[in-house]
Amino acid sequence: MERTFIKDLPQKIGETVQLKGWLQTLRDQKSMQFLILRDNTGLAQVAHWKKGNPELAELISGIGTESALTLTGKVVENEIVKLGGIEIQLETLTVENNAELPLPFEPFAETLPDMDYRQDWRYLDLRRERNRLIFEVQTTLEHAMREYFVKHGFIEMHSPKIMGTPSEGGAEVFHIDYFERDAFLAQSPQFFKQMAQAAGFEKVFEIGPVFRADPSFTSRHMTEFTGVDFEISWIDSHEDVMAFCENWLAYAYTAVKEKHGEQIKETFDVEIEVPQTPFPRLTMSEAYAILKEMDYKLPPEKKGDLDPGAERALGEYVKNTYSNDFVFVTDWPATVRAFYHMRHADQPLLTKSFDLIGKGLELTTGAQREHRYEVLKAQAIEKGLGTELLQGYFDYFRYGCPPHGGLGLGLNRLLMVMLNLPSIRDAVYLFRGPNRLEP
RNA sequence: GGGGGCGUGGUGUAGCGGUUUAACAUGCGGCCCUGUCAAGGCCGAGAUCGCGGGUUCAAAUCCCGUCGCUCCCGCCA
Repeated sequence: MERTFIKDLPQKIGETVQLKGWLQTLRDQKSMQFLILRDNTGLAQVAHWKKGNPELAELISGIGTESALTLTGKVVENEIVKLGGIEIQLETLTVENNAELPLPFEPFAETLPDMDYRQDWRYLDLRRERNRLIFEVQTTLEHAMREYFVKHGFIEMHSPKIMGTPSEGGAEVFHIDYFERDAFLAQSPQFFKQMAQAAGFEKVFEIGPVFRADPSFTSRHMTEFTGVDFEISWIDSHEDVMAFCENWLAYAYTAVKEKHGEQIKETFDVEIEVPQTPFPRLTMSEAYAILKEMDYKLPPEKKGDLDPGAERALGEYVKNTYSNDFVFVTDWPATVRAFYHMRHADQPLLTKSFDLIGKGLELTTGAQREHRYEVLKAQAIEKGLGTELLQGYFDYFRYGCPPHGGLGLGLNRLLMVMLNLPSIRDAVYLFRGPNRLEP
């Protein structure tokens, strides 16, 4: 018999159907048993008259909530039933996998254990519709992003995550044993996507894992997360990168709104709004002027930079002023940016770079890259980086590398912002942090 | 790496110096119940109050240390 989904039961009145799902609740009474079955499309009541099949009744009495069941029964209309006025008169039942009792926690209880404990039993936590929705949204979001890239002639790349030298020379890389030598986990595909520019690919993107050995204990950091990176050639400035970015995000938001807008509203009480393009742009100096006006005081050591509080303040400002959740902050001082960010020809202390802030959270860093061999090398030296380790990277710029730029975006952070999730642990299938390697 | 908060039955909480043989909810077990539906009723099991030390006549309750979790800052996406 073919499987019927619970949402389709109203079309099956009078028929015998097969349902597959989990036991949400068992109400075991003297003469009747009621099983509430859950599949990914809804809940249905299954009724069993004990005297009609005492053996089956005994079997049912022994199954635990959350067990995986296959059952068959006749679909009947019954006004008394509060669950849609429909019930299944049970005929056969197979316990595919019984759930031991008691459960580590009840996924559908009103009060839930804290996040850390739920991580231990993540698969139970993920049975909640709310959590499945997050990953359905992620699927749509990622698919739309990829679709937009492909429509615009991008090549999708999969760069190595194991590297012989740290990708950006930073300290926060993971070391791993690699046969007789040391290796590192990629902090970003930055150098590889730039190599693709030298290769003449012109437009590339990559969606893949990135690793950061930061001992960060916040609601928005992970040691492994999904990075969405792209890089494009023959640009005139970082403006070209921002322009692509905002249209790309608006496209992705549109796809999510169309497919999940209603359910997101119901579940998270969040109205998905496709952001207005172009996004507001603030230069760093404009941002500082606004912060001053808002009376937000940056710590003195943050000179030329923004701290998370300043990002939240700017997020609030653009929401109030432009009704936009997004804002590009541009033209950051070279002192706080990576050596490979290109600087303005007429203002050598400022980079042609930007951050994208969404609802006050840093989502993206991007820039036009420095593609001139000598300038790039000089900037690395100026930052005090060892040029020997970077020589392989510098070599990308020796034989005809076009001007280019791009960005990296945290997919999980975008999900967080999109759905107003309180923690990045909600926006990732399995969290990886300084103290979390399981499951 | 720095700072704050929290750690009580399986889970979520209450209690915050003596009236606590540690309470409540939920879950679990048993019994009862003309079809329940956030089911209901009765009974029961389950906690040396994270761990170690100290103060005190008396500590879940105060102090110190330690571990764990969590949030903020740093770092970033």
